[in-house]
Amino acid sequence: MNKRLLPAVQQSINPKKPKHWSLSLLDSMKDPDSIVKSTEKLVVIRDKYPKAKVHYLILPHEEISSIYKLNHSHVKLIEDFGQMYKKIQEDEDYSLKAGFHAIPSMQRLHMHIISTDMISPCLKTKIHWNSFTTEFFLPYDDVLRELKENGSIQKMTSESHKKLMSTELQCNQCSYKPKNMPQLKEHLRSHSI
DNA sequence: GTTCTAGAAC
DNA sequence: GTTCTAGAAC
Repeated sequence: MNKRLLPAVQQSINPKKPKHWSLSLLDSMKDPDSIVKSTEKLVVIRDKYPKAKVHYLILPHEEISSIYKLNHSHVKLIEDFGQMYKKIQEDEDYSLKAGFHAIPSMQRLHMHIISTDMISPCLKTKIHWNSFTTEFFLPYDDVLRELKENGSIQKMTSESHKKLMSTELQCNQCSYKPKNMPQLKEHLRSHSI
């Protein structure tokens, strides 16, 4: 069996299959199974690989690829993100935080709404952890403030990115410093009892 | 972003 | 020998 033939076969069966993984949020935005809430300007979807008990994404219908494409004209849109975040929190029992990844992997601007327990089988790597628990995670309020003050978001350097991703593991709820990911995940369970 | 897996770490 | 991490993916 020639495995090189398989992608072509899959493509012909499903022509709408995205060309690249980084575009897959665009499909999720249209998938009724993923959509939690939808308004004229925004869509809320469940993250396909949640990193906590609650993990949603808020995205605009407008074709904005990332926070680095934002300008002063988008202040109202980002304020709408905040209103939606507020509504979601009102409906949830878990305490949620909202923010953007400094260097996102997926196209289409998206804000993470994630509970602080960080208990999920999809949370596997140090990069996952540091993406939500270090300064790589840009809190909603900070992004809105920067956009209002500067009319744009300052790009994080790749040096800062590298440094933050290699930050030693540190519990987000206490001073515990686990040796590895399995130890961290075991520890997190003790906070949720 | 995930999956897979070689080889480092234990 | 097993667990765990980190880099390639054509």
